[in-house]
Amino acid sequence: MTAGAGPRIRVLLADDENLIRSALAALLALEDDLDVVGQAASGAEALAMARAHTPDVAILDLQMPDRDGISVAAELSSVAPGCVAVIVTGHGRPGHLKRALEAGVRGFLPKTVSATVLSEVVRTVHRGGRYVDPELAAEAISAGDSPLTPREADVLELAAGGAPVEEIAVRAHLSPGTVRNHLSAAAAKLAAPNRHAAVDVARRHGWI
Amino acid sequence: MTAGAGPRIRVLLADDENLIRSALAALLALEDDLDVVGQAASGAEALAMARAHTPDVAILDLQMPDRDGISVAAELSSVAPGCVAVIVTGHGRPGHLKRALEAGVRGFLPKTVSATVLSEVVRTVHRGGRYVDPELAAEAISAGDSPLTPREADVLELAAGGAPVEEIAVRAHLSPGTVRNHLSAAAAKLAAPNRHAAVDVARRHGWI
DNA sequence: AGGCTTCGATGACATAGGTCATGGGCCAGC
DNA sequence: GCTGGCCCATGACCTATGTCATCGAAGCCT
Repeated sequence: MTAGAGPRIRVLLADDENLIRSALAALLALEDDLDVVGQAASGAEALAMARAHTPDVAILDLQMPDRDGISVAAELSSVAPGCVAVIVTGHGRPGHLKRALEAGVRGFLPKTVSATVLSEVVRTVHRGGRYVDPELAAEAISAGDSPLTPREADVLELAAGGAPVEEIAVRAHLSPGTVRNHLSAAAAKLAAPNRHAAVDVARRHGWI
Repeated sequence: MTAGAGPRIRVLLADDENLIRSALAALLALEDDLDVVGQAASGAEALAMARAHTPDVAILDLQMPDRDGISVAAELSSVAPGCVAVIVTGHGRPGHLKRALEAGVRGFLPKTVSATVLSEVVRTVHRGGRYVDPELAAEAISAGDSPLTPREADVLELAAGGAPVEEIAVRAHLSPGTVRNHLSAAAAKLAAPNRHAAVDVARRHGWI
């Protein structure tokens, strides 16, 4: 369960919620084969810490103020070669999991898991293994890929705030008619009665 | 900073995210004047634990799967007299703070605070004091009360999922015309160009 | 009682939004 | 080099939505 023969695993923790991050740090510090070598409250800070401390494993929150954990993970290999990423998240959307795996993330788990799981996952990915929360994996498989074309996703995202078609058209450099077509197509694919409900559906799946 | 003369403060922890909850429990257990006597993963469970363990202080997450922490806090005094509530939350919306204080909550803080603050707040409220995160308090004051009438808030909430007016009318037992009027009034009060943007604004302020 | 506000409702009107048919340009796979 | 899919655009058509004026009922304050 605990120590191995080798040196201790160097862990970097990134989460914008101080309370959570320091609590997690305290928890991981209790494991005698883990060493929390750095903490960060934002994505940029996480990359800086990774460069400075060359951790073995980076635990990244999915949502941080400046950028999401997945984009941080994607850059991680270039600033700290050999460092593997684990993403933790409050609400795990299927689409996020897919994007995370494409970015080379080696572990993905929701915050609902028990504390012992986290330290086990850290050891697993450090050994070269992978770990994805089974429930999330099942959801991702059943949900499948996004049915939206790239432009449809773009336009739908711009529609998220309730903006009128005119504004979306300007911001996407498209004609209003085209915007309406894309929106209409997206809503149809998502089985939504209108674009606002479509935004909801797409958000739930992590497609936007 | 730490122990007093009296017995240790009995703390109940409620948060649906196991990882966070157990990390927090570990952290609080390090304080020698605090005793974590129970943990709960839902609102209902929290009330049951409160009844069983009669804690001095209950730390409640604002968002839990079955019900929000505020409604739990409101019931708390009837199942565990003498137990005071502290709410912790990821995103603190002004409206939530107001509702929380009305429900008799004695502490309210975002998860971005440092870990030492939490244990200090537990001691403060146990002594009979109150603690509200200063930043959140400032926001709440500047944001002020909801400008929406009760019906407007009802209707706006039903509009949240992108449902058409017809459906809202049925679910609110109103005529479609009235729904549109309420929606129109709400959007005007919130300085939103349409109801969907209005939903966004109201959500951000915690008014729905 | 009279005045005030809120709620609920109706009808009318202008505009925004959803749907469909159609067409041209572009690029990848066969 | 043909074909099919995606992207972008237009125009027409109908429906949903936002806005306004107006009205009646209920509740509240003085």
